[in-house]
Amino acid sequence: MKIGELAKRSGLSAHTIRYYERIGLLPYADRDGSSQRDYDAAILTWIAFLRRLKATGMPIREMLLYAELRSRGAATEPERRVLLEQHRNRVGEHIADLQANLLVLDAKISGYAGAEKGTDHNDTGAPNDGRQPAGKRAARTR
Amino acid sequence: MKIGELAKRSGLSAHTIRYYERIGLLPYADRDGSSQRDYDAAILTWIAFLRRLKATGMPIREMLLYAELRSRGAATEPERRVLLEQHRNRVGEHIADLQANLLVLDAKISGYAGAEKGTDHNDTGAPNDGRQPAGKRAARTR
DNA sequence: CTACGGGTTCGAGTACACTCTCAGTCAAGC
DNA sequence: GCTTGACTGAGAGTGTACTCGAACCCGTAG
Repeated sequence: MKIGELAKRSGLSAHTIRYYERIGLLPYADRDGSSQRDYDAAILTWIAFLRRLKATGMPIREMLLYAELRSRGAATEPERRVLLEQHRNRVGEHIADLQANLLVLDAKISGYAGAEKGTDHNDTGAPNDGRQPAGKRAARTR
Repeated sequence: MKIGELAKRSGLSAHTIRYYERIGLLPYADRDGSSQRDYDAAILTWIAFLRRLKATGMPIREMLLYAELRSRGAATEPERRVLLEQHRNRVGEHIADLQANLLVLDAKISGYAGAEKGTDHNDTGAPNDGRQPAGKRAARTR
């Protein structure tokens, strides 16, 4: 399979695949006669796993570490397990955090809720926090 | 309250506070005699809210939009509610996503689980996906 | 033969959200 | 009077993860 095909099947762009290979996240791919990358379908499993790590917020640095351990064979499995466990715990905390914030957001939305036309009957966190007009807006968010 | 104090109390750095003011996320602060920012404690509520939006992954662009609506008064409440609801839904999806990925991670960790010394008895998703040595590492992750 | 639709490398550019440096001002304390 | 520490605005720099452009090569269909 060539890079375009892999791009389609993996959901990464060809650009990104080359980039991942460059930094070592993907193994250096075999090249065919005209030095074009030729992939085995097995790589899809690894990419899918990388995507999962990424989706859960693992920085590339850590993925690289994992990839390197993996390339060093079965002896590194305990280390890999530790890495994944730490990551899992961080993700768990992050989820808890999001859920807590979501609750507050929901409370605030409820504050706006009945107010189809600005009734603004508030009690606790009130949608209208902070106040004070925002004053001069300063252009450049960059 | 001066900027240093606000920084301590809000958890933002003074740099970040000035930056937020520059881009319009924080209202233009009143200056004292020597043109130093002088804050009212009320701003803390707004900052706390911003931090919540940020913690849930809202881009600054959208926070700016919200801030602008808020500065335009009660008439924009329906719009603000819509904005928050959309955001809440995105966050909900994101959480669901994370949880799904977490399950897969856990499954993979279980694969490593018994293997305190590389027993590697696998069945389904197997921790050892993909295989193939990672080949030449190419330095620059930048 | 020539256009085309891929592929190749390398380096530069982008987006986001800060974060820091610089050169200078200012009030309070010794 | 002078040091100290906090403040000022403007702009440059940082880290992360891509994303794109330029210039080129290569095999096949018309």
